[in-house]
Amino acid sequence: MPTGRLLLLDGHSLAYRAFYALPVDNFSTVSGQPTNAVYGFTSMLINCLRDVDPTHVAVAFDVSRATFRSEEYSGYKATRSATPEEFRGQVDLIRDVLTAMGIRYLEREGFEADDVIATLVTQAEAKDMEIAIITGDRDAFQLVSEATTVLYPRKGVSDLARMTPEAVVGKYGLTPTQYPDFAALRGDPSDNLPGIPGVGEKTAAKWIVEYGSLDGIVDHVDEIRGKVGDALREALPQVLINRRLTQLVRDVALDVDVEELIRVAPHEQAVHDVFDALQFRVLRERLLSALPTQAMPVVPAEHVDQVEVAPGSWSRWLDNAVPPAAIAIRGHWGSGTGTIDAVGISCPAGATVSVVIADLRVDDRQALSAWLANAVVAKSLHDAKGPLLALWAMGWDLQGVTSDTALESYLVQQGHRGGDLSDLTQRYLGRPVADAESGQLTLEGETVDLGVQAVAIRELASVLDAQVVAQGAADLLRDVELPLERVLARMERIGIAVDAPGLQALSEEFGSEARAAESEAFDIVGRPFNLGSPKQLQEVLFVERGLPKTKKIKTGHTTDAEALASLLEKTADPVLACIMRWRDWTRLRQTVDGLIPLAVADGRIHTTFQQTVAATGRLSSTDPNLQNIPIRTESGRRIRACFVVGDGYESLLTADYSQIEMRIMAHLSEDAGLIEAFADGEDLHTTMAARVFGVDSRDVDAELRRRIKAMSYGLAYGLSAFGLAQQLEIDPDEARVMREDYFARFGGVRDYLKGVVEEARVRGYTETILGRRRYLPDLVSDNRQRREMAERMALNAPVQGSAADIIKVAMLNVVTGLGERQMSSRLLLQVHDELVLEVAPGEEEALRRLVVQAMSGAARLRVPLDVSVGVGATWNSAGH
DNA sequence: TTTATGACGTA
DNA sequence: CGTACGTCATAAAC
Repeated sequence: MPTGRLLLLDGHSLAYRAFYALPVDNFSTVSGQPTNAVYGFTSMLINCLRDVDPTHVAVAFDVSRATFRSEEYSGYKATRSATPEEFRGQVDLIRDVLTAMGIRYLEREGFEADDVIATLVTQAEAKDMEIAIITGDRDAFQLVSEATTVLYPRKGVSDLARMTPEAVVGKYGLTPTQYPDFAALRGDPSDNLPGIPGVGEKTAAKWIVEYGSLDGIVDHVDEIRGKVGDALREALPQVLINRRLTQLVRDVALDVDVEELIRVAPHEQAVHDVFDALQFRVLRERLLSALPTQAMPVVPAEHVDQVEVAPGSWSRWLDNAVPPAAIAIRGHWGSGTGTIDAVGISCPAGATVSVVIADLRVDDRQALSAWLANAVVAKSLHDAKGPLLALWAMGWDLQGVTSDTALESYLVQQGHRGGDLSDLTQRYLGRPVADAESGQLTLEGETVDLGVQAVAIRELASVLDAQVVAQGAADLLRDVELPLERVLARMERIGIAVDAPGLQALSEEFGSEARAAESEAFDIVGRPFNLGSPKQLQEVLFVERGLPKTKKIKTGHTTDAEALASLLEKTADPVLACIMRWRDWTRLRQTVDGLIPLAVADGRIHTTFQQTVAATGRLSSTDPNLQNIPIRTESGRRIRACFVVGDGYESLLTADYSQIEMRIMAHLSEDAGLIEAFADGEDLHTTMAARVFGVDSRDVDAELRRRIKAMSYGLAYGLSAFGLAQQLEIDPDEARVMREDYFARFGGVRDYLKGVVEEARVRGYTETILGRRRYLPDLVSDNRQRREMAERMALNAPVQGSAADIIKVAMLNVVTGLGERQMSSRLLLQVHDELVLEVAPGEEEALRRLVVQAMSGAARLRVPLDVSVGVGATWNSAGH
């Protein structure tokens, strides 16, 4: 009974076959990207998955022309013509397809795909697996055995010859092990290996049958008579070189074990995204209709054998635990405090334990605590920030987190929001977290199963690690997101001090203002009604008072601020002003009232930063959202003034990037004019207005500046001429002219914006400067509204996302700098382009320098990154 | 009790 | 018919 079926494909060889078998004219996207090789390869892959129904699958690629073979014999593959232009990009697209399908692909510098395959075959045979290899390279015939079959494309992409040992004997009269000897004698024109003049396949096979092997021939080389004998003796050195080159390497150092190539369910959304981008309609149908009918879930529910660790033995067990260890933690955390109740640990070898912390002996606790804090032990967790906070609250630490499955799934699929562990397990492993029986823990009368969770995390991490690497996001994960998680935890734990009595006073003041506005409104209308109900408001405004109808919405007519303002202008109805005032005051009071109860514990507010939510890569802030504290109005700033410096610190410092998005636009578009405008040092919008309208910057008035500013920022969001007209309250024609003037002056920006959408349409995603992707399948939607929406997202995502990348790096720079200088000042908040810090006594000057350097040095763009800094006792006074 | 919608604060 | 978020209140659906 075989222990599994492994399917291996030679990526390059099959892609080449497909490329020449399918006419490129029939296979390309509307934008002209050729897809014939991708199509043919994918088609073969789907057929093989269906026919072979493997438990494990992988694709091997060649890395480059330079291998140990070309080292040994400079002529190796030397006559092969240059890769055709149309083929080049398609290999990357194939990788995208594989990633979406959850299939791993492997490659190794210095070796060919066949060597990688030979290595995996060797591993798999040792584990009693059945193996099927799909390749267009006949050298693989040497791998054929009772366990291993080669499927060799005869012609086109659908007709595969099934090469078993019998089939090899039938075709060549030779055993698979004799094949390399045969190939050496015959030579291989496609690899530029010369054969022997006058010796073809027939003679070569005859000799091998006669003498058993090439060695046998060498031993009896003098016995071979005639012209061919002379030719053989003449060519023998070359034949021996051929023999060495034909031999596949069966022990390439790979960073995966064959066990890890387990087949997973295709990532459905990703398949849609990629196939949409490639415009593969039929194939998608074939994939989605054929595969789920297979025995899914294909990751078998692993039987979890939980180990019992005897009291006093934890230290030994943990020392022997093979990294990376997956850790599941149950506990609670929040508002600067927390604790953990139980831990599950699962290691690659399969050893899994789980334990209730309270049941541990003191020495075992210490062993566990030391192991968790040991940075050398690589660990995988799901959403480590929470556990980290809980551990810190207990005086423990957690170091060495090299995989966080929540962060990884966020990076791999920016498309949809990062799910919880059970979502991810279902999505990537095709099974629920807990469908295996295992030792369970009882905690507060409830059974929890951290062992199976740890197993799920371990398997998920293996799959997601590979996908992150495949997407080129490994650096982003390792150097930015993972270390940032720790920084965010620290910021959450510290919190920001508030003036609670001040907030209380504001609440009362804002409340009485709101009540005043409310009763005034009731007097005017002549009866009480709920001002907070858009429905009742519509009744009052449009029915009772007969005001003109505003813009239509689902539930009738809008009563938003803009509509009320325009109604006020048109009708001067006094109730409108009351409603607007009531809205403003209640809004402010709600904001304040939301903050008050959160500051009771320690006089500080501890937000939660979400690292896996925003589609562009930004952070977000919840419970409370400290990224939308008012700033525009005077009353709003009074709320800001209630965020204050804490005890033991000197002041708050805020530092923000000026016009970071426009700077990124300048960098990405490489528009010379825009870059120059930044280098100028003068006010950006004034400079740009002067350039667009061809006047001196002294003649740019406030209105002109406002228009250009709106234009510039609108561009970063995909603003239309219509929208611009509306925003600036000007004629659409005038807006169109302005847009044209703007683009005439900043042509690089226009070209960039056009290019970014086109590229996203072909590839299916946009990318930031650090390689963060956002998938936008709707770019090829038939629905115009959806498509245009996706286009605007595509315009904005690289700009907003790159800004997010940069400030994340800046935060890490700041924290590192503080540590290096042994400073006590600390980072408290991030508000997209602004950082808020608490200044320790005597550190203000040093901190200013550090923060400016850390932020402006966070990226090397074609324009400088300007940072402005303010210091004050409150967030408001520090803000300018 | 949960879900959708409208409105509105920030970058 | 400009992007990205989170929160609150109401009203409808359960």
